[in-house]
Amino acid sequence: MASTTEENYLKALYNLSNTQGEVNISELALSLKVSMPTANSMVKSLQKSDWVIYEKYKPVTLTPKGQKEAALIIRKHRLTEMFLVKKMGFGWEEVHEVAEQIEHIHAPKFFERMDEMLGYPTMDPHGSPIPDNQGRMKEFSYTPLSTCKPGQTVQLTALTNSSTEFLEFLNSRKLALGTELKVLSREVYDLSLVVSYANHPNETLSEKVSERLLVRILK
Amino acid sequence: MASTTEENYLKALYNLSNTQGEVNISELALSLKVSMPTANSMVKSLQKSDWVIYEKYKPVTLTPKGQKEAALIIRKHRLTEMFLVKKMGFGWEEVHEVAEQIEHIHAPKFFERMDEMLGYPTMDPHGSPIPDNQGRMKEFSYTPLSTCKPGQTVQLTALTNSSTEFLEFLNSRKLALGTELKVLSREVYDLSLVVSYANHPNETLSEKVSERLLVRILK
DNA sequence: ATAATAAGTTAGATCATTCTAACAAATTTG
DNA sequence: CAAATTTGTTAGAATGATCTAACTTATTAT
Repeated sequence: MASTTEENYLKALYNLSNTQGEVNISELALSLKVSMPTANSMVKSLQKSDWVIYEKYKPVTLTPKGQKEAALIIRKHRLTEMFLVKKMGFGWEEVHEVAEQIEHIHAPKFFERMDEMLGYPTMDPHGSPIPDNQGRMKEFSYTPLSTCKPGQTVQLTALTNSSTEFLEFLNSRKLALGTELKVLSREVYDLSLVVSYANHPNETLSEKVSERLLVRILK
Repeated sequence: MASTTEENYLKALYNLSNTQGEVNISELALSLKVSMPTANSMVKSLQKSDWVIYEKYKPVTLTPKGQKEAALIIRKHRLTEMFLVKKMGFGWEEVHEVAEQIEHIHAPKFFERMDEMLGYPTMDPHGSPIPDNQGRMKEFSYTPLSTCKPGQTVQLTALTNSSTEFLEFLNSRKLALGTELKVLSREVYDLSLVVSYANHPNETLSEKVSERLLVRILK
């Protein structure tokens, strides 16, 4: 069984390889806030337990066993976030830290009950997919709002970043998952977008924001 | 901040000193399933952080700081057990292992929400008191059923032991907290008690069982 | 293509938590 | 009370996870 530390390495490797493709020691070290020698030695030890494939000076790859383990930890994280929001009244900006701890709890029934109580959700509160209990994750291909064209109507479905600050920014603009937006115009100078939705007939979103908002195009 | 390991030592010290009075290194080691040298060195280090008072060859005592910390961990444990039983459909015999892990989560709001959702309970599912958020625990003085006399009517209110096996035994006899029992007779030979309750007009409870059942005397 | 920079590795140390072996103190018992 | 037993301590080692310093390999840029 992986230790909590090992679980964090597996999760980081899983997330980084889904966004960056290959994972270098330096990226891993940066993401886990440890030094490169620490990441290096941990990767060697993960290799001994068949969680990763690794050769000196080469990028790190998760084995199928490592991928499944990582996905199941992410499953626990996302189920927990959903439970905190839907069943315990937390805001979507408050759940990450708690879920980060609860994801390491070893108690299958605890997470099965959460899943059941939530009606087997496929998304977490930030629109990220919840892997199934075999560690399989549906890949959705959402469009970043930043690539949408004026005139399009879209629905906010997920985020590429779920930092507290970003979520609080979205709260302040009353932007929640499910919100329907109409793209009014794009400013050529800074690529900011002007959108309208609900009681916000004219809201400007910077490029930084609009590329972190993933949408489904309605028309 | 205490590590998970340290928290477990504090909890063990708290529980042992409430049942045995003074706590020896050997009792502590036994209770935590570690060797005596391990317990010894940990106690020395707990002393450095002002969690305990300790002198060579003397019993260990929690400082007020240590007592409060321990009580707050026990609070998290018992709130969790109650939450699992009342809000997530667990049986009282299944909650200990999970709570043992969740008690180490650092997330005040998580436990505050549990407390609120449960209506600020003062007892866990086994009748043990839940310390308040300042670490104060109400001491109840319940009577062991084993000391009751034939003719008395009592209500089962708590247990001195909450092992899975004992809880499953109670389940099998449909003995739950709140059950009203009438003591019919005591067998002088083995000190077993014959009791009646609900649909059980004639149930024999061994001394081992009856001394673990804490009751409130009704008449 | 060589020099500069970035990335990765090795060596060696530290800290927390644990162990066993050996010894010492305290307690119990004949 | 002295011997036997139990309890507690010290010493020394192991493991996991981390670090810094020094060195090596790989990549980038002039």
